[in-house]
Amino acid sequence: MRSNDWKTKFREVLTDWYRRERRDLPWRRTCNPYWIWISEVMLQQTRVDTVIPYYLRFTERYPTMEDLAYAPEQELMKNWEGLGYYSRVRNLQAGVREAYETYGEVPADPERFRKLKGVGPYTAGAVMSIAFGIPAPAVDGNVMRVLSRVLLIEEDIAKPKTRKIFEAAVMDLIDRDDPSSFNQGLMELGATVCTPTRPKCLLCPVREWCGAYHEGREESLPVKSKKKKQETVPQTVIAVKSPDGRWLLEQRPDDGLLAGMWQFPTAETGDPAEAVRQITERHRLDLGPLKEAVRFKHIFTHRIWEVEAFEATSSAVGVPSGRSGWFLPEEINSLTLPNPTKKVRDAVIGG
DNA sequence: AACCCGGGGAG
DNA sequence: CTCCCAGGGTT
Repeated sequence: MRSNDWKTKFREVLTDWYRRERRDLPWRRTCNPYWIWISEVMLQQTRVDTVIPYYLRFTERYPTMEDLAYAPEQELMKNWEGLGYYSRVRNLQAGVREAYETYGEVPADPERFRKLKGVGPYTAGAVMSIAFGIPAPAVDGNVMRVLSRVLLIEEDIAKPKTRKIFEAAVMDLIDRDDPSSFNQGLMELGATVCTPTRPKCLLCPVREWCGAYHEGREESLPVKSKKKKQETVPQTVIAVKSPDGRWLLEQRPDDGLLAGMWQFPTAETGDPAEAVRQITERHRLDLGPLKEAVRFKHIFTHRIWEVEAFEATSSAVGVPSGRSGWFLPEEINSLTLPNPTKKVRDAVIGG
């Protein structure tokens, strides 16, 4: 069980385990604070295997803060395309530019770094501890799961204020000689051993000090309330082709869901006839008969799109505006497209 | 505090 | 299907 100085042993065993067993990941081969910052933003709500190719491309394309700070928005979005949460990359660029212009580098100061755009409590703690060895808490979902089990913390981890409890716990436990290995050790443990379901307790280096393991409660922690389920929204897409082989695309509003990204004409209705009315009105078209192209569901965090896509030819080609235009297939690929639009594109044009 | 914002993998 | 994931911004 827990001896009086169990915390000392806990941090020793955890950091030793991490230094020995850690996965070899691209962002663990650098001590460049800016590159580590990029990796932490990409890893927000996104899996390691997904991030790796994006991280490699991004650090090659934007090797210095200056390169990213003044990169063209459209090109930046293109390099983020498919990663999701597109405000992350806009905020990252704003934060990097601010840091570059104010400090000329990533500030090695948690309070200054935390003030930058897109840097929240987690990212601040992660970058400061990993890049500079500053003892700061980096509490993500993994850390809350691991510590809720080790310390038998029963607060609802879905509630915002619960994070502070875990930050205090981390500051009580953290290895001040190696905050980087301590924080990453907690996260690595959560990712590979102390998993949400069926944790591998027999492989766990710290099970000796784990309250949940001793009480056989590892499967019932952490406590997490359910969020309400998403609403379903019908989307009727009409991929409109002109007689000379161009396709009509429209740009989404600059705010909100999939801000600024391009799509085939879309109406929020499950009724094709209503969609035709809205889209012909919006783009001044004269549509031929609809041909069913593809039907699928697209899941967002708080919404589900039920997409039904058709293909049609228009004899009238309307007036292109700043937010819509007629594009050849190869031109479409240079626009920033959300995944649902890519699916429709592949169905009507071919991947 | 509640809500918004993507996408992919596991079971 | 459901749940989860190296979260932050806005209101």
